[in-house]
Amino acid sequence: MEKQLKRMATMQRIQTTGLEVFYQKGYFNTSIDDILKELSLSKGAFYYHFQSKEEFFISIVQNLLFRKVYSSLIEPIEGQEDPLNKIVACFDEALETAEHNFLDYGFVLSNFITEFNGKNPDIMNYLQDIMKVWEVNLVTALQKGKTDGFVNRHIDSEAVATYLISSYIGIRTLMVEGNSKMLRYKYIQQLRQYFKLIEYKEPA
Amino acid sequence: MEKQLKRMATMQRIQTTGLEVFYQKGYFNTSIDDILKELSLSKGAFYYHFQSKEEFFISIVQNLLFRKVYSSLIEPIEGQEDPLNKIVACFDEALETAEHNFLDYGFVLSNFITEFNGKNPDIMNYLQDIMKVWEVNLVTALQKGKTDGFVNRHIDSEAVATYLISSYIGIRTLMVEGNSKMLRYKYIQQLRQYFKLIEYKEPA
DNA sequence: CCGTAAACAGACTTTTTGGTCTGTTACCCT
DNA sequence: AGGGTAACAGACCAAAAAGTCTGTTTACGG
Repeated sequence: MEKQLKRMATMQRIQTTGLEVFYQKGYFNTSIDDILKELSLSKGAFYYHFQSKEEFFISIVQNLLFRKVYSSLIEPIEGQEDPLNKIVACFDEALETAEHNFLDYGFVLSNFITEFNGKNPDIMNYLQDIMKVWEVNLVTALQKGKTDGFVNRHIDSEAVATYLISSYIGIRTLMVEGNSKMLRYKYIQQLRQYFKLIEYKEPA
Repeated sequence: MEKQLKRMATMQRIQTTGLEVFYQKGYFNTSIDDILKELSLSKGAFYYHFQSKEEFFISIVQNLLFRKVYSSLIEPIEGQEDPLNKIVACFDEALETAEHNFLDYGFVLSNFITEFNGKNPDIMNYLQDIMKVWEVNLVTALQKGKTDGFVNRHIDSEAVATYLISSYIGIRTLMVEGNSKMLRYKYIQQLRQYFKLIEYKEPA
C-alpha cells in the first residue's frame, strides 16, 4: 500500500508546481517540459499519471484551486454571524497573504477565467463552478445576516455579492503592478465605507 | 502619395483584426497565421509592415487600445462638472456597449494585463501606462468635484479611484460568463449606493 | 510607356510543442 | 529470493510556431 501513497505524492508534486508555473507563465505559454524541468522529472512520468495537458489542468482546478478558494474565501464566512465584519476580515486576510505570497497575486482563479474565456468551454465550466460556490456563499451569508439583525433588510443580497466579487477581482488584478500594500489599505477602507450603507441600523 | 495611404490602410486592417483575434484567443494562443488567415494575407505582407509579433502587438496597444480606453472611459469624464453622475453615466454606457459588442466583453485592457503580467515587462509597461492615465483622470475629476461642491471634501480621492477601477475591472471580468444585463444593472445600482456616501452633503 | 521600388505571395527553416513508445529501475508479494 | 508490475527515463514523431528569403505583382514618377 506504500505505492498508493507514493503515487499520490508524485501526482501532487506535479500538480503543485504545475499550478505555480501555469500561473506565472499562463496555460498556453507553459509547456509540459517547463513544469517537468522544474521537477527534474521526465515526460514518461508525467504521461504515466495524467492523460493530457488539459486533463492535468482540470485536476489542478478541482484539487488545488477549489480548495484554495474554499479555505481562504468561503470557509471563514460560512455560517458565521456578523457577516459584514467577517467579510472585511476575510478579504483583508486574503489580501494580506496575497501581498507576501506571490502565487496569490492576481487571484489565480480570475486569471484563468480570463485566459480560458471563449477558448475552452469545458475548463471554463469548472472554473465558473468555483465562482458560483463563492457567490452563493456570500448571498447566503448576507441573507442570514438579515435574519440575525446584522444586515439591513432592504439591501439586494445578490447585487451586493456581485459588487463584492467584482471589487475583489479588480483589486487583485491591480495588485499585480506592485504597491499592493497601499492598494490593500485603500480598498479595505472603501469597503468599510460601503458596508456602512448596508449594515443594520437601530431604528431611532 | 496614394501609396502612403494604402500602406496605412493595410496596417490598420491588420491591426484591427489582430486585436480581435488576440482578444478572442489570447496573445500566446494566437499565431500570426491565425490573423493572416482571417485577412487572406500572406506572411510576406505582415513582416513587410511589422518587425515582429511583439512589436506588432505594441503598435496595437498604442493605437487601438489606448484610443478605445480614452474615448470610452476618460474623455466622457475629463473636465466635466458633477463627476459622480458623470462617472456613473460613463460606466453604464461602457457596460452597455460591452453587452452588445463582443469585442468589449471582459475589458480588453485588463485581460491583457492579466495575460502579460510577469511574462513581458516591456508590454506590461505600455498597458499599465494606459491604466495610469485613467486613474489620474479619475482622481483629478474627484478633486475638481470637491472644489466645485459636488464631492465630500473628506473622502480620499485616490482610494475612491482605486475602488472604482477595481470594481469596474471586476464586473467586466464577471460579465464574460453571460447574464451581463443583470450584472450591469446590479453593479450600477450598488455604485449609486456607494456614491451616496461620498457626494457633497448640504450642511444642515 | 517603362524602369524602379513598394507591396505582397508563399515556400522554407528552425525551434518548440503535445504526445507516443520502448526500455529500464524500483519495489511489493508470495 | 525472484517474478511481476508500478513508476519512471528519454529518444522519437508529427504538427505548429515565428521568422526568413526569394520571387512576383502593382503602381507611381519621369
